[in-house]
Amino acid sequence: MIHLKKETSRLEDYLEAIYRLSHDKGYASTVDLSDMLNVKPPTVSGMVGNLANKGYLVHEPYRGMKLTEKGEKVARSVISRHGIISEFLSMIGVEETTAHQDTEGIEHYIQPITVHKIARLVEFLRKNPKHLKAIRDYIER
Amino acid sequence: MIHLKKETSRLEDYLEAIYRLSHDKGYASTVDLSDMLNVKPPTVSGMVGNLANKGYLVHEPYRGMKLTEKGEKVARSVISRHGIISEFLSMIGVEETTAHQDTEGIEHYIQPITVHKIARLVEFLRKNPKHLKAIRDYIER
DNA sequence: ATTTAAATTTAGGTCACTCTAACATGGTTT
DNA sequence: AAACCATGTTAGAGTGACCTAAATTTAAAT
Repeated sequence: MIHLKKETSRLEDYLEAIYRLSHDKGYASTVDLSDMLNVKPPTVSGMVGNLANKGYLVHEPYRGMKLTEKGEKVARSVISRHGIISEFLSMIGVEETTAHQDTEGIEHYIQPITVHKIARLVEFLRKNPKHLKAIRDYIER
Repeated sequence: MIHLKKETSRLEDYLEAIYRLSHDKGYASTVDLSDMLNVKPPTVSGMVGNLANKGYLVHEPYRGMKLTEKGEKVARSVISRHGIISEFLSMIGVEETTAHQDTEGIEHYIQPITVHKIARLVEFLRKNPKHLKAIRDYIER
């Protein structure tokens, strides 16, 4: 039985961070990642090596790293999930920083089909502000 | 700085399973837990010892185990979260087994305040079937 | 061109959770 | 009562993700 290697949630976190940093400031340094993910630099070195082995990025030690197509694809998927969940939580009135933490926590554990349903829900509520208002009023009452 | 020991998500899983088994069939055996949590019996032994050390249950080797007040409290909280998330996913049309898996995945990573908002949302939709129907129609369209 | 400082990697260790193999216990059967 | 078998535990090892301390490499400053 074929078994596709699934990236762990932690590796997804690294890919997401690398993607964001690369797009925001052109590159991702070890220290940047260390700060963003709240781990020490040696941990980043290790994980980056790991991701490189698995083909998610190329890494020239002391020089820099770059996501491969494969890595970018995973990162984009994680970021998309992130945005959807985050917007949903915001809609139901979860405060910014809480929403942020919870999104980080759960974004790796929801299957695509579920994300899709939540995306549709969010879409519906965006298009139907009256429904959204009714919901929000009830929640906050 | 005081730092309250937080149980890991895995320990929460064990507490939840023990609680359910105890209530469903009067007791929780090592093998029951092993089956329910998809781990081998020795792993259960270890974790149960761990939970006992931390005061979540009392364990008489070869005889049985029983949650303490502390353990019951955590278990009830996890189970409550579980029910809320599960009902929410079901409402937005996530199919049974998917919902089940996703719930297990995320239930440990959502803060109480967020759970509360979702609970209110679920409550609202239960009380307002027309809203629920509008949402479901849109999602499934 | 050296020295210094910052960034990065290597080396070695810890912790939580898992496994297999081997052993212990206690209820059931003859 | 002895042997048997299911259940449970101990021993020992492995993995992923983390850490600190000690190199190493690169870039900057004198």
